[in-house]
Amino acid sequence: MHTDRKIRVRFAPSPTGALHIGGVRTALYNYLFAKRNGGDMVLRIEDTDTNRYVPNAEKYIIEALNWLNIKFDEGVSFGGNFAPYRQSERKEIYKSYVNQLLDTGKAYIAFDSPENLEEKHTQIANFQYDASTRIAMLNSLTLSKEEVEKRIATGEKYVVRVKIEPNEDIVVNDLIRGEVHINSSILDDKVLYKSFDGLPTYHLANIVDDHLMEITHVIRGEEWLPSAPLHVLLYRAFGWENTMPRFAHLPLLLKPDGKGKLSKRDGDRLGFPVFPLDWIDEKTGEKSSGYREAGYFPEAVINFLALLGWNSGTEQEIFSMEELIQIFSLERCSKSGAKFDFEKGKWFNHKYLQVRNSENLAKYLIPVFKEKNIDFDKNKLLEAIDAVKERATFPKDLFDLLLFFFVAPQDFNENDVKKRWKEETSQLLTELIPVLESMENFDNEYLTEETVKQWCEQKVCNLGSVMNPFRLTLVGEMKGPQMFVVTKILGKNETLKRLKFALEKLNLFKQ
RNA sequence: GGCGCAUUCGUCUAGAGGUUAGGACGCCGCCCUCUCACGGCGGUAACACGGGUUCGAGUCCCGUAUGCGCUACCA
Repeated sequence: MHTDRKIRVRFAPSPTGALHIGGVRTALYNYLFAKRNGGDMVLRIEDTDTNRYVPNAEKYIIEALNWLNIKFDEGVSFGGNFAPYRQSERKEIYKSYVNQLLDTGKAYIAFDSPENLEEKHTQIANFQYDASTRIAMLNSLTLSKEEVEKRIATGEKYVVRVKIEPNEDIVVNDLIRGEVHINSSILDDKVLYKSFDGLPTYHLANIVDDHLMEITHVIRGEEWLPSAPLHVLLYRAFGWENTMPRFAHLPLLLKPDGKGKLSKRDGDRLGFPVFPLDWIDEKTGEKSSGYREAGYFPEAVINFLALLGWNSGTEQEIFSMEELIQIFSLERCSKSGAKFDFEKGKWFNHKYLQVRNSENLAKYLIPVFKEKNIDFDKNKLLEAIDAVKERATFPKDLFDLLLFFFVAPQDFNENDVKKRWKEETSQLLTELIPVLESMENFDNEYLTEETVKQWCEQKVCNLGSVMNPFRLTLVGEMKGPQMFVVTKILGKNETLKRLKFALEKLNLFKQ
């Protein structure tokens, strides 16, 4: 019907707090879909809820998506031909469209106070403001024209409600779920325009903006599926049905344990972030941690999120953003909610850490070294990172893994000493000293290894009986990279110094 | 309560009538090995249930159950 139109999608968050990771995924899928199809991605801020508005939220949303490399073609802070993109700045636009609905009899004015409605709800089970009940309410359908005008003239508050015609079959054609049918009688006459702040509700603003901004595809969370029929009706009421966007309702992101959709409380309860960036609630002072600060790489978060509700149909699991753009499709989105498994998230981060070079990873470490006043040689640091990074999931893991290169062990792991420091150990290691001293340097780890191994063979001792305690003297415990990579990075002087120190200390200890 | 959506290993998922139901994370074991890791190999473990349709159903239909979502002058 509208294949000739340029693909345009929007990500339309409400600035009510930090952007939830589920929202990030919605943004991602919109982005991937748009880029896959050569379309545009619009950022629209839906700030029609004045009560829940949080000032810093908009900034947070923009910063978070920027960190994740999800880019917009237009919208708040990006410019574009359909400005303004902030709904609070579009009041007059909505007003004229509400009037259009009023003029054509698709909507009506209602004076019923919130208290009055509350009373109805308590009096009548399952009360709903609709075709069957509106005749008994205070609205422009039941009141005379003069009465309505009089009430408005005296400043009485009123809302505008959509007039839903009962008993109509409404079909929502969803790109992920197929046809969803519902009968209009179960819909209520939703408020389109609020009485107190001169702003429309989501439903009205959404339809008007998507139409005006020429949005072709609405990709949003499944929680919107129940109101999609209302939206279809609104497009119809405006006479915009032939350019109505296609809908795709994404499955929800669920709590890792228990049930229900992932909420912001789950993060700190279960020890992993549910927000892209750290967030401090200004009202309560409550801090929630973010993926960035927790040490996740944006590409790992993207990869992880992409696979939560979508898959390529192949066995490939590692995808760059570019690859995702090439291969993404709504048809391959799943229909059921996905539980959030952060163990898999860690695995992705581990994978992405491995392909980062040491120079890049050093950026995370250098501030820590400086803060802790630890001397380091940049080149040695880079070598050390390469030597230990396969053990790390997060950049911060690297610090503990390579600290021994820069700070000589003063103590030795008791269990390891017990297990590896045998009767003959000090004798052996003492004899190893001149062997090492005879070498010019340790720059060639294969040569060092060969030298030690040959000496060992001559002594007819088993290699482990030398290597294990030797490791203990240099590292302080039984972990770390290949021994002769360690000696290479440490250098000859430092190696011998540590060896001698340990011999002294451990012999005392043993006595 | 009403309406809607969903249901394959613990988790993410492949599967579009005929498969020993595949992969990944996690877990376990083995190999590699100077330690810890990495890596390699292997193992563990699933079609919610009941009816149909069909020669044949994880795949199609109906029902039940369960879960989730929505049911605000919030989005």
